[in-house]
Amino acid sequence: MPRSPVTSEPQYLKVKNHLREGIASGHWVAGDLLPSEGALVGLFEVSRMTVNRALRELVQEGLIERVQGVGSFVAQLHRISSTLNVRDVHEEILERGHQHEARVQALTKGKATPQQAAELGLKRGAPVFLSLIVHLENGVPIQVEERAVNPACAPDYLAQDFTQITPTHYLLQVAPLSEARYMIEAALPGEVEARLLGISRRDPCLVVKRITYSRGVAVTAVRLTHPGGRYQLQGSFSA
Amino acid sequence: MPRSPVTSEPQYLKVKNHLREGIASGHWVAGDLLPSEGALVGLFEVSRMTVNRALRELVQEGLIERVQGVGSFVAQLHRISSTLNVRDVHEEILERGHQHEARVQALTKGKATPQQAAELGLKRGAPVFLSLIVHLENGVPIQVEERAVNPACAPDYLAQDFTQITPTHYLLQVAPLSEARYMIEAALPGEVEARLLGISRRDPCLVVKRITYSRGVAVTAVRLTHPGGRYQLQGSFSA
DNA sequence: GAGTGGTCTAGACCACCTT
DNA sequence: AGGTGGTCTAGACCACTCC
Repeated sequence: MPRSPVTSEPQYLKVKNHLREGIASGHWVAGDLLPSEGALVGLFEVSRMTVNRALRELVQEGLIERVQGVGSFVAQLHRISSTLNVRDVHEEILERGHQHEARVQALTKGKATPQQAAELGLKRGAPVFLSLIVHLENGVPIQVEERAVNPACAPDYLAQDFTQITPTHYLLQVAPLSEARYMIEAALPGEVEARLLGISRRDPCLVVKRITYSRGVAVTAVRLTHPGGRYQLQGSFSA
Repeated sequence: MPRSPVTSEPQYLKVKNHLREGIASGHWVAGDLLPSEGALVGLFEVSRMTVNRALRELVQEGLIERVQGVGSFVAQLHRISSTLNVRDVHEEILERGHQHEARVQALTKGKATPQQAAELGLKRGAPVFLSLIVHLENGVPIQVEERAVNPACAPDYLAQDFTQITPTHYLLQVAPLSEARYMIEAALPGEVEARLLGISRRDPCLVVKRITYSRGVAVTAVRLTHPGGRYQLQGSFSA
């Protein structure tokens, strides 16, 4: 049988939306058994591959779970999981239509502290590149970036002009990102951070720590300190 | 032609991994044109649908971008985007193998403040249900949960025993989650939060604000205050 | 017109779970 | 054995972009 015209909504989306609406409306609730692929094939008069694609995508979106030999079920929605973007400050500020300025406070070679060594998988005291940069949005400091870089991954790090390109951007060019771990916490700023941000040491800060890897090797460990009053992480989730 | 045995790795994964490795190793860098579907069909001797699935999943994972009529390209990896789970405290604590206790400090009907009204899409002064609960992990307070609930969505909210079931859990049962917005910031605790957490008003806190929707209607707005030293959000990303 | 991706079919074999 | 999902094929038509 020839398929229906393509000008309209794709068939797999019709199947997806049918299930999505049924779940959003409470027609099926968490744990319920959904119609089988075969049943949906009959209902929508499409091929099994089409139904299968719809269901696979719903799994990917976390809305349903499937068990081979058993069936498809509405997923437990107890977690609100959402994509959080930890972006390059430069892009983020430009996107808000504001001016970005970076002040390089330090850019040197140093010896890895025990913590830096552990984070980067180096030996204690091994050489590391260190940078300390303040990022300003329309002239107001919003982020202190303290970074340790594995010299093996970016030998020319110290020769870059980080008023023109952010370390994040540069490192992504040099070492393709394969993995990242991050941690978000609230903390008081150290003396240095407070001075660079122009805030009191009693003002709370949002601190993001991040270690990024390329081809299984730790490239850089960074600590981003933001004044609590001037920076928020935001996100949304939609089923 | 019959396809090769299924016992081994699926064919679409072979294609995916081939491209993934090429990108991770720097063989292709951001912006590069990847082989066309047809070329990959020839290279792996599989059908086009199989290659297509591999490529679609790589798009979904943010590793590549595709343009109809033009080709497939390595995506710009400037953002580190990751799934951040904002979980039910109860589950989270149990998963760590610890004891969870909830102390209900208040559970009442009140009038919406202007902010609550705006968040829940109600009129100022409209009735709302309010709850104030402290969550403890092994006896140590780690979260103050201040919540406003739209009575239309959960008429029996005030009759629940929130020492036995968390509001998050209860509300998800009553009103299927369809959307959520959240915001994460660092702030100092108010007098109430500091007292309930047993910390000083000068100790920084990680504050998560979240509004959740069901079928397009705002169900609840919550403010979760965590002592900075005792709570972190964590995540990881992998290409 | 040639090449690309977007979607779809009508079958197929397999692995898995339940009975 | 019968139903379920997991994967795969060898075609097909379409929309889009580039030359």
